[in-house]
Amino acid sequence: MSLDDRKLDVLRAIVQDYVATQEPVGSKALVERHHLRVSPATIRNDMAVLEDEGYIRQPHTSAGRVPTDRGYRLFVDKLSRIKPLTPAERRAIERFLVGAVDLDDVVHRTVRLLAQLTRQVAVVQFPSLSRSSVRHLELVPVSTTRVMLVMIADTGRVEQRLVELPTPIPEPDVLRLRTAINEKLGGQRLVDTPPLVQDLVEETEVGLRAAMAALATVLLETLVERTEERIALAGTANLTRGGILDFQGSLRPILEALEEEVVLLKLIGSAEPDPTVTRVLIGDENEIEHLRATSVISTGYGPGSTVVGGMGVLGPTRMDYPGTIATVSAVARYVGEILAQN
Amino acid sequence: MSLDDRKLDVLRAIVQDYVATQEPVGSKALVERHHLRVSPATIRNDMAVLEDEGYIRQPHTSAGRVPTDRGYRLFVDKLSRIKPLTPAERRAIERFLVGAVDLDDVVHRTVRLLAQLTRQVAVVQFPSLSRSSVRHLELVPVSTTRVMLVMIADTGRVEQRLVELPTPIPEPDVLRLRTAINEKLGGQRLVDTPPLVQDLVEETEVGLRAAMAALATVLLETLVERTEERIALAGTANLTRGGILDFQGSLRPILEALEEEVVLLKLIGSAEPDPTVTRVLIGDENEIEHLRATSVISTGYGPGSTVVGGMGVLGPTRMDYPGTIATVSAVARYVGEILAQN
DNA sequence: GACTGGCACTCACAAAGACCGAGTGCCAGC
DNA sequence: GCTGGCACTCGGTCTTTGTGAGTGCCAGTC
Repeated sequence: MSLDDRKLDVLRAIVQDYVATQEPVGSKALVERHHLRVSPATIRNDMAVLEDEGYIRQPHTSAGRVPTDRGYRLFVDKLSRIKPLTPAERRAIERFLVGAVDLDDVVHRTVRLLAQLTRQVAVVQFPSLSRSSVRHLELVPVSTTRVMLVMIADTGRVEQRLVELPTPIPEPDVLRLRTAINEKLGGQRLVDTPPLVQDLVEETEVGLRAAMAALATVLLETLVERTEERIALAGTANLTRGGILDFQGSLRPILEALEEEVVLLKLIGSAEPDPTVTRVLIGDENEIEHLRATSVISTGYGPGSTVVGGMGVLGPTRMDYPGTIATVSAVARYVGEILAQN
Repeated sequence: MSLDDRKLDVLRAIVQDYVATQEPVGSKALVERHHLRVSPATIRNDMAVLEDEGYIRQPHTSAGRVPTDRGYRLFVDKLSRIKPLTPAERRAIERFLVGAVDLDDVVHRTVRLLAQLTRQVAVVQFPSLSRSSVRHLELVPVSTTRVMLVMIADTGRVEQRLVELPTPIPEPDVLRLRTAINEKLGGQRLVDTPPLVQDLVEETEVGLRAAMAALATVLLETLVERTEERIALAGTANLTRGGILDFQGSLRPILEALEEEVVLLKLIGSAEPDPTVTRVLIGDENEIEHLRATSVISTGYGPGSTVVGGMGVLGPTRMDYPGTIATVSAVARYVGEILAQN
């Protein structure tokens, strides 16, 4: 049985009312608040159908209806239009993000901004090393057998590692190594570097090859293995809004999950190459068991059309999807512009 | 009226029982569980006195007694002995902290360890720049008018900033600037650098002085103003243990306070020069209004007898003070040893 | 004077019952 | 296909009652 237009209207109205009031919504209240031009009895029939189809359910007999995860999904996919941001929100975004002094600052400001605007928990992944490219590599001699390797990515992120050299190397040679490395790797995307690093060792003059090999090992670690994705989090206090009614009783598992970086990365960092797409995961669509009572809205961001990281918000399934989606998308776009300006 | 020994015993017993059971403790239960060799009626008299003196109170008539903040304070100061760690705990600490690859890793492991051992919220301040000294300063040319300034502190912490130069500077000159800066500032404690930076500009040859001035500005920001103390946090999920009974109802203000770095720094980072001292703030002794229902146990840490940062835990006033104090002290000591090994 | 046993009293909490009303499903009629 | 009417359900709220842990006080004992 397919749903006719009025039934869809009813579902939309139920979702909107429930999100707004956080209370099961009944047929009478629906006709009153939305100008559906039929009687409550008719709505009741429609509701019965929607319930059969699994879009809504009754917490108990003699209560109103509540959307199911499936209902929210239909709502998000078909029944809602992305809410344009208010001018006030736009201004808030701009005001918040201008004046960031460096990359870390941008990320911290962004995560707070997101939490504040959406009134949910916000998560922002620091620009991932693996998706950015090398701006510069620097070798800083610390002693005759130790060199500090500093890598600067085009996103502004900096990584440093200490390298033990097998034999002492005079400073001029260190400079030559540096030049060789920069010529080979400068401007390359990190994902593409491993074979180049390999070449690098082979092309090095014999006398310095051992040293270059040592550097290469660390380089590979830094560039690839140690992806070490950092994450910023804000707005956990928003979990307590609306009592503990959301989240079926306990905040515990959610707070625990939020402390696991791996979990967060899975949520917002998954491979989505297109930064203009905003993903929505509703309730049990979520793969992390303890977050089955939450919805996640996430997107990628980065300068131009590339993606260097993810960001998103997490909240109860009962959330304002159109508004939140709009906010997340807009913030991601602004941050992308800021990154592009460097 | 001064308290005789038995009254102190009674207070100690009340604190212990209440911490263990989280329920108001009555006179009868008290005589049964502790071998006080008197009758419940006697204990009741003692309790009445303790209540008059403000060490305990009754949630309501016909309920047992609960320690007040003042009662906990007396308990901590006079009535408890620091619990020695169990061998299992010692082993846990060692196992957790060996294998840390760099400074960030040490801090992250530490904060998790603390949260896990104490079952409270743990906070660790990253080694503060202002209390450490300069190991090396590096200038990396990014373009002809932009230089990346990288500072490496002796704690292993790295800070970087992008500097706009007023005029293009050829690379060899950048190297000379670098040398000059390093000679002047290398090995200096950060607190001592500001006057040196001043000298630096004056001693620079005229042609480069404008560039050096630009660098100096950023240097000062980096070294001093932007102390930007980073903080690691873990174990927020522990706030939900024991229901919401602790924290008089709402986690909200606590979660909010925990997101304010400034607040956290005030809590654990305050000026305590002696790393062997562990501070205990109980309930309303706390200066942050929203944390009046919590206790904070904190200490400084650092290599040897210097302090480069603070760490601590935060929990309900109803907490195991002797055990928690012991754990925090021990962890801080171990971390200090690890830092000293570099 | 310090401790104790006894006793009347208080009061939060739990269980049981009564009530209310929003909301439902169904059906006959338009 | 929609509507008004109606009997029914049942969670939530409010009241009542009972229970028991715990208290304060007092007279008596060591």
